[in-house]
Amino acid sequence: MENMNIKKLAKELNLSVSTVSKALHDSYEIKAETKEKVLALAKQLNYQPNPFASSLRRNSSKTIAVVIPEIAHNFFSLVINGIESIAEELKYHVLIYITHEIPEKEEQIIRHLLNGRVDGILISSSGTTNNNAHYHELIQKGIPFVFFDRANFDVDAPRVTTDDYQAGFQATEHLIKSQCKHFAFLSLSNQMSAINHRKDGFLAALNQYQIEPSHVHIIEAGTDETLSFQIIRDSLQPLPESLGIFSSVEKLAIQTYHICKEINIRIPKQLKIISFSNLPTAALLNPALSTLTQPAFSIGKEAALLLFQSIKNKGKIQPMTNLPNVVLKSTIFIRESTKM
Amino acid sequence: MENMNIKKLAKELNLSVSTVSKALHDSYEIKAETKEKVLALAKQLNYQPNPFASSLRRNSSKTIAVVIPEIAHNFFSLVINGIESIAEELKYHVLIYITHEIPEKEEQIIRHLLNGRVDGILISSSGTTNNNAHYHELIQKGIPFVFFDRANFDVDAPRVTTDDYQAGFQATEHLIKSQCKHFAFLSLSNQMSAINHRKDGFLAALNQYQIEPSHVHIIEAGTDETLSFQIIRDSLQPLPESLGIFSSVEKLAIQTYHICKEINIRIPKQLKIISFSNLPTAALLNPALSTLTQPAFSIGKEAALLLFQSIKNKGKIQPMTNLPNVVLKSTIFIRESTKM
DNA sequence: TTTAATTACGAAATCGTTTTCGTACTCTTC
DNA sequence: GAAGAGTACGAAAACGATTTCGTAATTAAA
Repeated sequence: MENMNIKKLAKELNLSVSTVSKALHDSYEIKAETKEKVLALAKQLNYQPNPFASSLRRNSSKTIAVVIPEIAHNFFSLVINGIESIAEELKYHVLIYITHEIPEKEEQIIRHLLNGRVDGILISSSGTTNNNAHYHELIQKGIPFVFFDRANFDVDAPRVTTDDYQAGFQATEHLIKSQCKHFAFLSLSNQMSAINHRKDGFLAALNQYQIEPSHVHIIEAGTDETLSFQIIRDSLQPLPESLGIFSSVEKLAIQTYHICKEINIRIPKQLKIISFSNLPTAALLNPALSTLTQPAFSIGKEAALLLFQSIKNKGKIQPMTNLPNVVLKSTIFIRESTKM
Repeated sequence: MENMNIKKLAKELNLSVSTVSKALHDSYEIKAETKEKVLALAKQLNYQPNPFASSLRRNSSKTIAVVIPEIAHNFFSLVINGIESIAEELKYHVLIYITHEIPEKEEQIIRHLLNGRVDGILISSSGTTNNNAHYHELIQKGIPFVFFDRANFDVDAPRVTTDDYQAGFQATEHLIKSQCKHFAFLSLSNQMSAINHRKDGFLAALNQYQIEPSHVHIIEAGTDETLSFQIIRDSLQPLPESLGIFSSVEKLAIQTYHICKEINIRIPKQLKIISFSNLPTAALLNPALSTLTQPAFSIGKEAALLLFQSIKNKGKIQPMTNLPNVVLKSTIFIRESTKM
C-alpha cells in the first residue's frame, strides 16, 4: 500500500497497464465507460504518476530553471513573480539557481543543466560579455533559453530587456535640467549589458548637452557589498560641486543614501540622485528617491512566454534571424532627491 | 551523437554498462585503472547522467521544494538565500512554489508534491490552523517537511520560528514607555501562528502595564492590497490620541506610512509605529522606521539543515516526541518612528 | 456471405540508470 | 594442490511510466 502505481491500479481494475495509461491520458482508443472506471479508481486510491518515470520516457520534465544573480532584490523577486504566474498556469515547475554575481558559478549551473533536467532556462546573466561557451553548449544541446534584463548580445537567444539607453538618457537629461554641474554614473561592472546601455544613454545625454568631460565620473563599485561602500564613499570626498548621480542599480543608490547620512551630505541640496529601482519604499525615503522603475513583473511574464514558445517550437526549424527581442519601457518617477 | 548515455559510453570503452556505472560511482569493485579510463572518457565526451533515470531507480530526486506565501517580500527572499546556501552546498535543487496567501493553493501544491517529485519540503504556511489534512498526507507518505516562520503547531513537524511572543512584548513595552496612550496591532489574519504569537505578546504587555482595554485596537487588514489600505486608513480616522502601532508585518507598516503621508499624519508626533521588517531601507525612511528584524537568512539556513537531517534519517525510527523546534531571536532597532 | 474497416484492448519494448547476482580468475593457505 | 577468499567484471532485473505494434471482436460495406 506504500505507493500507488499504475501496475497496481491496473491489477485492481483487471485491465492492462497500457490500457490504464491510455485511459488516464484520455486516448481515443479507450471507450468512455472504461475511462470513467479508471479515473474513478485513480482518484479514490489517490494515484499520482511518478514524475521521473514519466519524464524519462517522454523526455520532458515540465520544469524550467531561473538563473539569477541574486534573489534578495526587489527587481528579481518581482520578475520571479511574473515567471511564476505563467509557469503556474501551464503547470510547469520552477527551479531557482542563484549565481551571486559570480560568472564561474553561472557557467557551472548552466553546464549542470545540460543533462536535461529542465525543458528551458530563463537567464539574467552574471557573465562577462566575453564568455559565451556555456550558452553555445545549450544551443547545441537544443535546450531553449531566454535572457531577461541582462542579456548577452553576442548569443543568439530571445531576450526581454528594457529601454535602458533611453531611460539612461532621460534620467541624465533630468539631472542636467536640475542644474547639476558634475555627473556620476554608479555601475556594478562594465561587463553587464543592461548597465552598459544605461551608461551609453548617460554619456549620450551629457554629450548632447556639451558637458565638459572632466565633469563626468564613472564609478565602478563592483558587486562586493563592503568594497562598493568604500568606493562610493571615497568618490564623494571631496564632494564635487552640484553633483548629480545616476545609479544604475538600486543597491548602490541605497548605499549612497547611507553614506550621505553618515558623512552629512544633504540630498538634494548638495547631491542629487536618481536610480533604477523597484523599491516599494522609494517615495517614503528621506528624501523620496527619484527612480526609473522597470516593469519587473511584466519582464518575467514576457520572458516566460517567450521561453514556453521556444519549448513548444523545439524541433521545428527556427528562423535564427529575427530573434524575439522584446523591449519594455521603464517609468521615470521624479521625486525630491532630484529637486532643484 | 545527439545525447551521450551510459550505454554508448560503455560500448566505446568495451566495458559493460554496469561496470561503467560502478566506476562512475567509485565502487570498490572496480580497479583504479579502469575507473580512470572511464572517468577520462566520460569527461571527454561530456557525459552527464540522466537525472530522471537516476531518480527513478534510486527513488530520490536530490530536490527540495520551498512553499511560501509570496516572494516579493524581503523576508522570504532572504530566507530563500539561506536555504539556497545549504542546498547549493549539498548539491540539491530548489523548486519554488508561491501560494499567494491562498490556503487552497497551498493544499493543492502540497498534494501535488505527494508524488515524490521532491525529497523534502520547506513550508511557511498560508493555511488556516484548522486545516491540516494535507500535512498529514505528507507524513503518511513519509515525505519530510519543516515549517519556518509560520508553522502549524497542531502538526508534528520540525519548525524554525522566531521569538515572536517576546518580540511582541518588547515592541509593545517600548511603545508604552514612549508615552503612547492608545495601541493598535496590525495583523493580516487571526489564523497565522507567528502573527498570533506577536499579538499575544502585544496583549500581555498591555495587560501587564494595565492599559485600559478600550484603548487597545486589533486591526485585521487582510491580505488583499487595496482592501487593507482602506481598512487601515479608516481605522486612523479619527486618529486616537497618542496612538502607538505595532505592525506584525512589513507590508502593513509601509501602507501605514503611505496613508500617513496622504492624510497628513505626522510620525512620530501624532502616531508612533514599530514593525516587524527586513527592509534594507528602514533607517532611510522618513522618518526612520523602528523595526523588529528577524534573522531571515539564518532561518532559511536552519530550516534547510533540519530538513536535510530529516531526509537523511528517513526510514529510521524517529522519536516523535521532542521534535526539533528551533527558535531564533529577532533584533529590535529603535529609530525615529517611535521617538517621544 | 465475405471482406474490409473499426473498436477496444493487451504484450512487450523502451527511456537510462542502479543494483543484485553470478562467475571467471587470481591469490593465499595448509 | 585443493579449498577458500578476494578481485574485477558482466548479465539481467529492476524503477514506473509511455508507446508501438499486434490482434480479437465487432461492425460496415460489397
